[in-house]
Amino acid sequence: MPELPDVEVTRRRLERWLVGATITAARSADRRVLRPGSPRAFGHALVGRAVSAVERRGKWIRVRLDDGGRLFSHLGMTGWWIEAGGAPAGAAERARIDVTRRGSSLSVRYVDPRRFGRLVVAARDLPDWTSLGPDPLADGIDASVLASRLARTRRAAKDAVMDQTVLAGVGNIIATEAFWYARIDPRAPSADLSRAQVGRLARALDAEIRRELGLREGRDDDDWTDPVEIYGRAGSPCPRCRAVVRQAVIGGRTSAFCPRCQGR
DNA sequence: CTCTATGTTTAATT
DNA sequence: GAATTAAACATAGA
Repeated sequence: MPELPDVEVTRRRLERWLVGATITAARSADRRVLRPGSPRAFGHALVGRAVSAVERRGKWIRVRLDDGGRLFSHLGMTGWWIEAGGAPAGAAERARIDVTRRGSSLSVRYVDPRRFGRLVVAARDLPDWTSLGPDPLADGIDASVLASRLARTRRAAKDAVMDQTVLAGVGNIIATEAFWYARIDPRAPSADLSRAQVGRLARALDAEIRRELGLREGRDDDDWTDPVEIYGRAGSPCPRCRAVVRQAVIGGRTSAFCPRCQGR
């Protein structure tokens, strides 16, 4: 469930469920997801605490507690949060947080089949959080800032854009789509992008993030597969110029691009 | 059976 | 050092 729009929707749900509530139980037996951490430390840090805020930066969520402690949640590839009443645990449930607020109680569950996600309790911010680049929603995507960051490396431009310390929250779908909208070859060395290209890229990234977020707003399901133009469409015609969409592995990630209109 | 996957980290190689 | 590449993680689905 990963890219920024999904994480933002998840943040809003957690905020609705948790802020102002007091944690009555917190359990996880999953040492893979609690990394670093332990079942004992997880419960100890959370039980009895009230939740003061649920924040997001890039793909990370930070739950703030009334004693200054924090719970960090990264959804990895297949993580999501649900409110499950008192239902029994499903097969992929990795953690459970029960809360009470003004006499009513909720049971919030972290579900993650592949367990690439993480839950970390800490008294201070994690390096993973503090090292994140600008957040596209909170900070906006400043083309000048992005240009200066992209100018520092000759890695493929798409790889650089997906670097969470360059810009926080952009994943493979958003990056693939944005390079197509901006008509830029995702394999081009990052430092070779012109100022005009970075400007188009910044606008395309912003538009794609807001488009996907908009599709999820006004909906309250867990369907997060949105219509895309070329992601996963190698071999079919480019929706813009009808050339056959190609595929390449960039920074270890499968990427689709149009060889005709994503030139130079 | 094989191949792929919205993410990140780590080891190996150049 | 930097940069690139492959493998690894764990599971489900086509």
